[in-house]
Amino acid sequence: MLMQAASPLPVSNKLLAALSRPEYQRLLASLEPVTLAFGEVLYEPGDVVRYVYFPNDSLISLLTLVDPPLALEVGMVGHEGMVGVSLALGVSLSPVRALVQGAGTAMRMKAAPFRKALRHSLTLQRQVGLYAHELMIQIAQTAACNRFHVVEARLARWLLMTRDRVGSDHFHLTHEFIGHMLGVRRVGVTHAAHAIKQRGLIDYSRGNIDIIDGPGLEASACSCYRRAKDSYQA
Amino acid sequence: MLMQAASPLPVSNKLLAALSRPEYQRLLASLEPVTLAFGEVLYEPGDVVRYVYFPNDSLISLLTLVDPPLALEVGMVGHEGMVGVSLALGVSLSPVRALVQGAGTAMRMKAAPFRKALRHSLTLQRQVGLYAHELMIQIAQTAACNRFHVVEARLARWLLMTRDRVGSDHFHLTHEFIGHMLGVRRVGVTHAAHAIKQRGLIDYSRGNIDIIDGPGLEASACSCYRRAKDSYQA
DNA sequence: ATGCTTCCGTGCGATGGCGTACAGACGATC
DNA sequence: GATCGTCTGTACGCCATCGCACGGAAGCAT
Repeated sequence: MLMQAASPLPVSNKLLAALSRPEYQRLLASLEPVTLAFGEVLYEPGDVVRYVYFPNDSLISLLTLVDPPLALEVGMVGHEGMVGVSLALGVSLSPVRALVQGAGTAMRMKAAPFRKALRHSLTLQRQVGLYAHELMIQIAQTAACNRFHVVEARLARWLLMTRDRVGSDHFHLTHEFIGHMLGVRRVGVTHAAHAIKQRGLIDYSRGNIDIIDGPGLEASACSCYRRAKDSYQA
Repeated sequence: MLMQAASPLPVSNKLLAALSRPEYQRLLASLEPVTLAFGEVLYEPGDVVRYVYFPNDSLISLLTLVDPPLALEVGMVGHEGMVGVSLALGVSLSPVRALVQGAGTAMRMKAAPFRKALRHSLTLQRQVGLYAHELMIQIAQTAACNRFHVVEARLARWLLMTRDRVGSDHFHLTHEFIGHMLGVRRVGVTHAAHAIKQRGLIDYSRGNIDIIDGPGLEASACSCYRRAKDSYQA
């Protein structure tokens, strides 16, 4: 497992990884590695989608805005997906806010070459289509989850989804931030988190979150997590 | 505005209507008119999508199932769209239950010819892509709406959306049914509906619903309605 | 007319989450 | 090592919705 010469940037994005060698080579010319900082907004609703992003180890939240200050996370994109699917569906304006929730790297590509690439690579077309479908399911699932499940279960689910995408049991996020994602008050998160902490499933302090007992946390999460995970891994 | 000889079935589906004459002619061979009865289930989650449907005056609800008895409407499809977008994205299994909420007619097409048609008609490809995007927004909006708005506002929104799709101020739906769509108890619907009725915005009895004061109802609905409508009409 | 079924109205206690407000606790900074 | 800003804990009253349960009313059928 020793990498002799580390590649300049490890491209672990699954959509890109699914491409054949020559297809990938052709794309490479228009792909540009970028590092994304926490809190960065890739686009706001209504913005022209100038770039699409293929996250490697970064994590991006997709938020719908409601009565504008209010927002709700409807999707989470890690290395299994991409940001900017709208483009592939023929729309050049973003319907959501795309917010960097986990700092890291991604490959990005301007809109025009992306569209062109789509026309020329059936594999890419197929992958993006599948991912768009995936995302749709995720959004629908979120809708139902928000309607039926209590904060504690939703929080557990959310933490697990985050873990799966950043690939680590440790990450930095405050209750305040999580509250915005889940569409609940900070205090609501504090309560739920506290309860989960008591049971020894997680630990945290000043934004540093550790998942101690993954399986236990899964048990606390709503069924939505397993459903989402199954398709996530497929 | 006198139709001399009524066409055998008025095809008012917008996706089909957007096709050029020759494109439409080519499709016609595989298109089959069907009438859909209230309560009919076109598919359950996990079912193979055998047909896609292009509603004319029928209305179909898309539901996500949660802890299986529980369901929640995430999308509503009328003559502005189609049922079975998944196919266009390369997935042959339905992620949702598709339930006929308003009886009427639709054109349907088997999966295989639909896929073939997609490959051959850029216009169809484009239209379906746009609609998939539309649907995604609708689902996201629903998610946020369910999270932030009270039943009364959601009910108002839902009635208006139904009206827009059936193209009439009158339709037949019980509180019980609406409750299932909105993910609330029947009693919750009764309360909200009663309040709206008191204000003279709607009337109803034994499932027969009339919208009396459309604009007034819009004022009672959450902002989600206007947002959805704007894109619906585009 | 009588009865049955479907649909709607109402009541009541329980509860999860909201808004707000304030206090403690940990880290960084100087 | 005192200060300040950020993050987390706790408290209190309020309200929307829940679950359950039962009464009434409108239509359908015999």
